[in-house]
Amino acid sequence: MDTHPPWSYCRTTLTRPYSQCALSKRFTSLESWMVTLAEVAQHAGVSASTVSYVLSGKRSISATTRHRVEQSIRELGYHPNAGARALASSRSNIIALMIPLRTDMYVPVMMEIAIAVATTARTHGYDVLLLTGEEGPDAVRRVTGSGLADAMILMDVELDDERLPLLRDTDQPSVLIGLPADTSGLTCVDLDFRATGALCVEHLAMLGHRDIAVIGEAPAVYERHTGFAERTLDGLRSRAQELGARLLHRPCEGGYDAMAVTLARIFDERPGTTGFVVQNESAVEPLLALLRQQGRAVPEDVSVVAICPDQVAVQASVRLTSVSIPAQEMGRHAVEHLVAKLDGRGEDEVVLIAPELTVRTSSGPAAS
Amino acid sequence: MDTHPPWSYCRTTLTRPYSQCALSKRFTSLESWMVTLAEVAQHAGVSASTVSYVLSGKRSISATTRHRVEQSIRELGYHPNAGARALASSRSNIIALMIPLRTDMYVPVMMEIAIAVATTARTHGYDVLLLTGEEGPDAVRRVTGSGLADAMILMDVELDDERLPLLRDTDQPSVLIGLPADTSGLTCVDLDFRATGALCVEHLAMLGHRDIAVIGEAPAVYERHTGFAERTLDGLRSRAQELGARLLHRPCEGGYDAMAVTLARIFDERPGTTGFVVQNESAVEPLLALLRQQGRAVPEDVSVVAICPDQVAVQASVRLTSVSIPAQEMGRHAVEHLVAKLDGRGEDEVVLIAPELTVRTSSGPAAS
DNA sequence: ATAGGTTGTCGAAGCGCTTCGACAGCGATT
DNA sequence: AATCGCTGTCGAAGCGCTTCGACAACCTAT
Repeated sequence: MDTHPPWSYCRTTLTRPYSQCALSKRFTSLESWMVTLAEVAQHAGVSASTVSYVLSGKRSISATTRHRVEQSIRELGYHPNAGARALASSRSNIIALMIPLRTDMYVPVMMEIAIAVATTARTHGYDVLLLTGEEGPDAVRRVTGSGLADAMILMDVELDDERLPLLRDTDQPSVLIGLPADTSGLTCVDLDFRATGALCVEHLAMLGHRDIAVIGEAPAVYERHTGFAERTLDGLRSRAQELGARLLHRPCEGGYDAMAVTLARIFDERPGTTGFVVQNESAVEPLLALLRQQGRAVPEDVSVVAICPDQVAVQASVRLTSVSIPAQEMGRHAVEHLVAKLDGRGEDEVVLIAPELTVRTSSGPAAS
Repeated sequence: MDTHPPWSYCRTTLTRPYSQCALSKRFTSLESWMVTLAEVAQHAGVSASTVSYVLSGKRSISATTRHRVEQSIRELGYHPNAGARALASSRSNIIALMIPLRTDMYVPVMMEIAIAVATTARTHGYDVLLLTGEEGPDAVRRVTGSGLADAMILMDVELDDERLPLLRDTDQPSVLIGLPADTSGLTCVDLDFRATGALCVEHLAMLGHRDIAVIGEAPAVYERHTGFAERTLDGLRSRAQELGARLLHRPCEGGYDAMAVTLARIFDERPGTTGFVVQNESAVEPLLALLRQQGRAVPEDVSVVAICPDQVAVQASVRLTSVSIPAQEMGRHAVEHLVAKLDGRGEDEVVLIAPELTVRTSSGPAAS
């Protein structure tokens, strides 16, 4: 052990009454050495505020000074301390992302959104805090109350979500991915599921299909009043009516066994069914397998349209005609809206992304 | 507009030279009112430090005082300011989680790990910061340098990962999910993929299968030197040799078309193949469909063992015999190790979770 | 009664940063 | 030559919290 008095370790001549012990602590403790603004300032021979202004660009700084400071920052490997910055500026530069706990649906989509949110946030200088739905409304309180995050993004919003009043109350910007019943005072981003439903029916109807079955999400999803499922159904039904097609909607858990039961019931009730719309990813492959097994060829005998990420549509055993879920776009849009709001731009708005149907090889003209 | 002088808005009698304008600002700005420690202290009639000690429990406080303070906290809806706390204590109470950018493998597993990490972290009072691999090693520097997080968890670690030297250098605790080539000075958690491979072969060999085909991950995964793929293969091969089984390993992109090609080649080369080990989730269902299509019954003619999450194994068109990937356990373990380290307990260690094989209906005795 | 040890509370300093007002220095304007 | 406005820089205060040392008040052994 070293017996030098602690102050002999001082690297700087700054007067820091407390920090002499702090300094010596740094060499023995587990904390790695942190370079501070003041040290950069000293190294560059300027004041701390100057360094701060170089960093933030909030005041003009001469080119020479700026370069000197930047040089020092690089040499010392300086990184501003996040806590101090947050305290002084009351901005954490963090966006909270609240994802649902359950993994019963849309896992790849959620992941894609999360990744899009994280990468987009970084390009704007923000980090992302991951919250699970578990805490419920308390998480909203905690985050807004503690200044942990500057803004939040909520996924898997239910029609009458209990977190909404809190969001309306706070002045912290937020974006919902999904569409609640009452959107007043809120910003939402979602696929236009109503138009999606309409588009699917339209595609099948135009191909001459009159009896169309809809394989929906698991019953739990409808019970939970997740808006998108109901809106899709709404779009499907109204367009079907307009076009004179008969629609049969059946929720389905997904998986092979559940799909088998559901499919049997469908053909039982409507033997002439030739068109399928599938909204549940985990029912897609089982459906195709079962149809094949029953000797119904896709797309010769029956047509299938899926609502799913492109990756699923392409990797399936039949390349699926599908409306894709624009996960990346939603994530990116949500972040960009928040950043705009944090910069004082941007208004509350509801953005419904127009669906796009890609025709692949799972749909074709109805046999006549 | 109100014309009262700003100080008439003062809710408290604290002497806060600056805060009079701060106070008036609060009523006009977008920031929602934030309750501070000092206000709680005043409301409870104690000093700020007392409130702090009530919160942290680091000094004994009389029951009466504690209750009074807790009451005030509740009444005022106080939440400690995260930035201030981080600054003063040099602890952010945040754990960084670095997830891979690519979505070419294991998406559900990653999601499950992320959720397990987030919920476990919360039970220990930590929040989770989501980083994507995009930034690469810089993210490590940024996070450790800025004190944004107290610790980090890295997923998708490659055998010779460029982030590792940085982790060894820093004194910030970290856990890898995955196993690099050199684990010295690091803590890692992973499924014992070597044992997993061995277990799969063993199961098939015991059932009498002599010709076993392995449907591996996409070629890119092997090229990237992700440890788990190679370790699995290693386990498969050595156990196969011990038990005198013939092994044929073929990487596979996943999806129906790629699987069809791969399968054709396998039967071409080893027509007598009766056992399959599948490591690529997105190849599972295509494989089953193709086998069915070729008139090979599972498990009567061929047996299939998968390495995948239980959910996939159960939802497949045949209930799959499988070794499950303990995503939750890994996530939970990683967090708990970090928390232990942050509390001054805990050592570097490599934890390999023992694989468990669940027999379902996709495997049975080889036809003789 | 006194010394010694607890226990519970307070005051003050400081964490590293941002930001405001002050002002020196300078060229441009009268 | 005196004045005005810039531009670039600095000093100081404060963000809300933690933590350390100080110290009353009490309790126990002498």
